[in-house]
Amino acid sequence: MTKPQILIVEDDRAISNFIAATLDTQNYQYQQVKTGSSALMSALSYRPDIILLDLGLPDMEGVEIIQKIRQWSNMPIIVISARSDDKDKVEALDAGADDYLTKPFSVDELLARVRVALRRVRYDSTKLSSEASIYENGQLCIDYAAGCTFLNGKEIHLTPIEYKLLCLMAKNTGKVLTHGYILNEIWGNVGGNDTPALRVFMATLRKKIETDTSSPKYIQTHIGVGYRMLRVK
Amino acid sequence: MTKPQILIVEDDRAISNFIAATLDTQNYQYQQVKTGSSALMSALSYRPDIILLDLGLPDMEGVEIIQKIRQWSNMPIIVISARSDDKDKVEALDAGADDYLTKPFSVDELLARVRVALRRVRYDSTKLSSEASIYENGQLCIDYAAGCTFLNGKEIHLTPIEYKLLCLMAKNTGKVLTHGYILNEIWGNVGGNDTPALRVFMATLRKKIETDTSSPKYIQTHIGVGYRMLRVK
DNA sequence: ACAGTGTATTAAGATATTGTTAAGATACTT
DNA sequence: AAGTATCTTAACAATATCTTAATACACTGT
Repeated sequence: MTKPQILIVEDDRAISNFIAATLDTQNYQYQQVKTGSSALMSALSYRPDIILLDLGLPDMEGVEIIQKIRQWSNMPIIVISARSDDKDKVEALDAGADDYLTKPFSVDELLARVRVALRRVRYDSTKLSSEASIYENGQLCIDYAAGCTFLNGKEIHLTPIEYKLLCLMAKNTGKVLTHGYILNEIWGNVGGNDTPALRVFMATLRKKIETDTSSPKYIQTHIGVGYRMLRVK
Repeated sequence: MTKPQILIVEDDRAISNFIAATLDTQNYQYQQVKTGSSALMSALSYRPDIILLDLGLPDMEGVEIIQKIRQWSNMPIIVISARSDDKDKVEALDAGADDYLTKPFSVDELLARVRVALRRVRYDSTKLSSEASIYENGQLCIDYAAGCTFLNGKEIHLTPIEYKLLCLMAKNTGKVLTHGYILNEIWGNVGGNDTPALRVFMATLRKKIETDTSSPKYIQTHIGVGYRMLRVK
């Protein structure tokens, strides 16, 4: 999976660098800008996954920046501001911000809230049926567009049927899929009731994605019924 | 557009009512619960748009609740907690919470953050409208579509026959079902009069869903006739 | 209190379902 | 055509579930 791209909008050089250093520790990539107008430019050209936005920039009102971006994008915007007044918070959030942190903020909290936003981006991207759709669940990751699967960031090789099976389960995360349904979806079988075959594929698939096949994290079996993909922490 | 549905999870009655009153001013609809287990139940059956979750409930760790819900749903969870420690925040956010407010909180900020979450739900709701058919009775909950059963919000494992039996009783809540009828429905038996077997299954089923098997809340015995599922609480 | 009826519980053996492995068949690539 | 990867099939092992039967319990009426 590609590294998260984050846009830091902050006119105070010290704070900006501090945030940058913090993101460095997580191996995130970022771009730093100091003004509202350059923030809008970068949001457009750099296409970050997240924007960390300081209010109180010299050239533009924070709310204005948020509104401008919201005209064409839903990317997460986390406001970082010295103003702790309710009115400011409400204004920013209602303008379209996703979160609001007041300075001084805790590094850990910032990172946690960044992760929340990233989670959302990842989740959203799976729903836009167009290209670049990615499924992420726990340590497991599927790039539908590229047809690749990753576990713990490392690519794992799946055979065509294994991949189809995994995608089918992934696209129905949380739901129990019956043997019959799965067989239909994968082999297009009409009468063919080849459940044993499904079992061996499930076994080989599990061997590739589960750390402990005897108590699977991802794909759970429902005896007498079928299988279910669970959402994993 | 339908009114937003919000689940308030808070054991302090005063605060719970305060939040409820706040939501009233916005014409939001809500449900109030006081425990972790009822929160899980309501999340399942009430299907709120948002959950407002107090940590520090009497019966369950807040993080545990978040994780359980996240196994099958991405609904926004806003944590409202008295703990302002970084560690608590990070833990909750990483477990899957979307936002974290510390008490005492400002009403305006709460509402603003609720609006943020609602915005997201509205945006998401393009695909997610898969209405599940769900049975709820007291602490018991059946998701027919998924084929899963929950007690106190926690999933419990039922064998195929146990599940069939429970569904049969549930779908006829309030009615007495004779042994013969049940045997027919489950085994399709015509002459087979294997009431002892039914008793065994009823015993194992009760052991799984009743807190006190010697005085069952859910499934009542009618001597000489059969069984009846009662509506609870 | 006693027998008698109906029910609950328990445990062990039988059966069914699922997981695993491996060898042969098929399809693909070079 | 050889070699690799993938699929299919079948046999077996490991579980989970069901059945059965024996025992314990609760209630009823005499």
